[in-house]
Amino acid sequence: MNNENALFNMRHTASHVMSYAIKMLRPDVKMGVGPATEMGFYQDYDFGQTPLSVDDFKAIEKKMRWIVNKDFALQKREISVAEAKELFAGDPFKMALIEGIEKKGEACTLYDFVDGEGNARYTDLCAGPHVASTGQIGTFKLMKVAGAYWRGDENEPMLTRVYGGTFADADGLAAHLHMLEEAAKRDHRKLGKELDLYTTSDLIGSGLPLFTPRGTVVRDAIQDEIMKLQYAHGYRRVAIPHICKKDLYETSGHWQKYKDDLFHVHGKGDTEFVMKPMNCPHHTQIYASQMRSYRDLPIRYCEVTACYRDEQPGELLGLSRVRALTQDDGHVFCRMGQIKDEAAKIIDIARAFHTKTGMWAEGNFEVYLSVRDPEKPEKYLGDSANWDIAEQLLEEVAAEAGLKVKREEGEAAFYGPKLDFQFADAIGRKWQLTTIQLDFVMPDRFDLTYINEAGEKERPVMIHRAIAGSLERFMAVLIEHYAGAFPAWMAPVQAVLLPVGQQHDAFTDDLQKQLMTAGVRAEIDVPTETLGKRIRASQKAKVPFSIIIGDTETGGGPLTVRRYGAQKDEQMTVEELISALA
RNA sequence: GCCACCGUAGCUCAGGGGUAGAGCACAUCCAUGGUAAGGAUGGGGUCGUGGGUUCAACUCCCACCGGUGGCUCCA
Repeated sequence: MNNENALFNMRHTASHVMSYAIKMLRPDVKMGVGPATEMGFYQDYDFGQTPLSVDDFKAIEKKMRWIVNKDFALQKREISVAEAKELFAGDPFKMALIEGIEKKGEACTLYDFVDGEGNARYTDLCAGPHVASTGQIGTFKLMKVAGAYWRGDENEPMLTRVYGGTFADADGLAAHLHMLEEAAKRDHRKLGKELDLYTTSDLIGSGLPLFTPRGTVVRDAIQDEIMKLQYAHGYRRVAIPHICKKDLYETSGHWQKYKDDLFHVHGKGDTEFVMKPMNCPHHTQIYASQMRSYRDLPIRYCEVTACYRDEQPGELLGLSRVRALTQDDGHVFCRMGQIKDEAAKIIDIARAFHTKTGMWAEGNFEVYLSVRDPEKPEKYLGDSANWDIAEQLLEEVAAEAGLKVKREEGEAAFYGPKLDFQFADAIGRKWQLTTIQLDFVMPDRFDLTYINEAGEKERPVMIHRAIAGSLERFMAVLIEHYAGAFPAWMAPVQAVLLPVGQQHDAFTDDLQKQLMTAGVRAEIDVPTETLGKRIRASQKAKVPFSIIIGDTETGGGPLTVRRYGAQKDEQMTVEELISALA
């Protein structure tokens, strides 16, 4: 048995130890399932009328330690389905599991916790495997309770899921708790407040973040970078209103499926409007406003614009899941033969952008090619031959860009294949940021055409693409990636000027003007507090450069500069400082 | 939406059936200071909202609003 299996068994056994402990404290509890997880284990329970809370953990852990110290042996035995049904008659979830075993025609296995005298103290239905005795489960800790549906189905009853962690020893537990603490320190919701990047208001509503001046600098820096790269690749900016008639989505085919997730708007008349949840249908209407020639293609539109989706409150999360999200959206209308070039351009933009933001250089991303499910070709709309070509082209273009791609069969949207880039944040959560999606359907729905070389109408292919995804979510990822200490080019404040005393104010004002003229975001922290306190404040605000101005500097010496997090100062001229910030 | 927990000053939090506290932040004054918290004084809260129980509710109960964690792992 290898280490991984041993660990798995240890965790699985721990879930049974917890169940025995909970059974002692709450004899009426009904049991759901309880597997091992990456960090430990969980077990689902039905506590009936008296719910369990984290306040009960102490008592449960105490019982668990008693069970561990008794070092009960785990003994496996096999019984018939009939015997099992009799034994677990009072527990509807166990009965459901036993019926499942019966259908598969297998025998039931039990595990007994056996004491020194050979008596079974606790018995549970379980396929195993387990460690030999309860003394071997290592260091454990109950972590949290959560709701979970029986069999993961929201139509089934809600059970209480108790999570625990198991570790080889106390050091392992301490390391895990430390990791959680570190992740919590980087949480963008905490840093967003501490660094004054965004806020929310009960009067405005949940999932509707407000960006402060500091946060807006970061947003604009991201947006400007994307726009600069896109412009160089032939994209042109468009602007559209944020509401439209529902007719647009009836034509696109989104209405039936998404109307409950939209914000509906009513004006004076009977016309029904909605807040736009996406931009592609709008962009098709710009394309459709003129007769297009094959010579005009590809046509590339882009914009950074807000979309509105009525997410369920429980789905909202800081900046990561919001109800008003700002997309860096873009659409390309092109011919089949141009797909490869266009996809290559988008990959170029994504590579340049994510290299600059530091996400790409870290190499912490994966690329997925979502293609049709070969078993169910009827699920997909559009010409099958075009699908074959497009899937092939995307695969080629990714390979030529040097990307390692994971092929995901059956993950394509019904309207076309796609290439997704997933980046991992500080605590390992994966976020899809860049996406390239081909669409054979929407051009059809909106009857988009161009005139080909022979003077005939032809249907363009549409490419939907985003580089950062949504600015909100991307900011959340960046805040956590940098733990709030942004690189200078996107830092809300790039330099804080700290005059030692009031006699240095005039020099400091001049320096600020000089820096601001050079495009540096420089602020002055006036000497109403001690220098030590002001340095502390600038470091806590994670400002890239703190510049100390005293007699030495006003007397003609170089600037004294402390970089964020540095222990020592550097000497640099104004010009050197400006170029360090460029 | 569902389950659990939480909601007290701008922020982080303590408290508890008899109408409230700390630290930070803020303001004023003193200190004019050279590298991660100088000192003193002061302002600031219908204890999320609405209802109920009670002589009395910020505290207990209910509903609502908001926040956090979870709702993929199959005996």
